[in-house]
Amino acid sequence: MTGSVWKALAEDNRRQILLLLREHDMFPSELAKHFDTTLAAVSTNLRILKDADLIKETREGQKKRYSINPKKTLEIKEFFDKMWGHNLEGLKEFVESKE
Amino acid sequence: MTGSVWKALAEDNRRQILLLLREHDMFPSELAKHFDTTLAAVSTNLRILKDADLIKETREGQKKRYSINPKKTLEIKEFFDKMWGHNLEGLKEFVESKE
DNA sequence: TAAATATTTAAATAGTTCTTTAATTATCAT
DNA sequence: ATGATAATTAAAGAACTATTTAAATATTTA
Repeated sequence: MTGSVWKALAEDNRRQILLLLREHDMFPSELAKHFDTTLAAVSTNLRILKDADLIKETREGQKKRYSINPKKTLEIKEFFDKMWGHNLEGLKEFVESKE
Repeated sequence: MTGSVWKALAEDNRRQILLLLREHDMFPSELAKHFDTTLAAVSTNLRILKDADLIKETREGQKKRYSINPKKTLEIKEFFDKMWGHNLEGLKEFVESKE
């Protein structure tokens, strides 16, 4: 059931969906306006993101509201840490530039 | 020429190669021992990682030494920041625990 | 219950990716 | 140059992905 986070992130439109949902929750029909594809294609991508636990859905009347799932970032974060977490100079710099 | 970093990271064996190379540089034949595939398959994955600028190669006699490219992490880092960079608490904590 | 709206799922297809074996290129040592 | 070693590339096929149109499901409203 739980799909690969990495495969989910590997596609441009899906990463774009995530960035859009980070701005604010949206319905599929609303999201579809931002893309040059069909609603059906967006719906499929939403399913893939949901299977990877990157987003959540909640029914709201006849609509379905999609939102970022703030939890399940773990797998990608873990790889990121293992891979590049050591390079503390740059990371520390980045963190501090935000403070 | 430059392939997608995300597609490159989307495959298990390739992420494994990156983690192995992070330990220390390796030759293709050496890497292949860690996998249940052919040398040709490893070689293809190395090309994909190189096209994504995630690794570097340097010839060393008849062999080719592969190593992590510490630079080009930018694209994935940028997305990571945009998407989850807000959660600075955890990131900062991690950085400081290493100091 | 029937019509309207919102979204998902199915079927089909085109395109991409991964893996394998076999052939090829490159370097080194004699 | 020849033979040996190291690695890449080519060709072929299987497996997977993404997109589309059309049909199906779920919910609301009349």
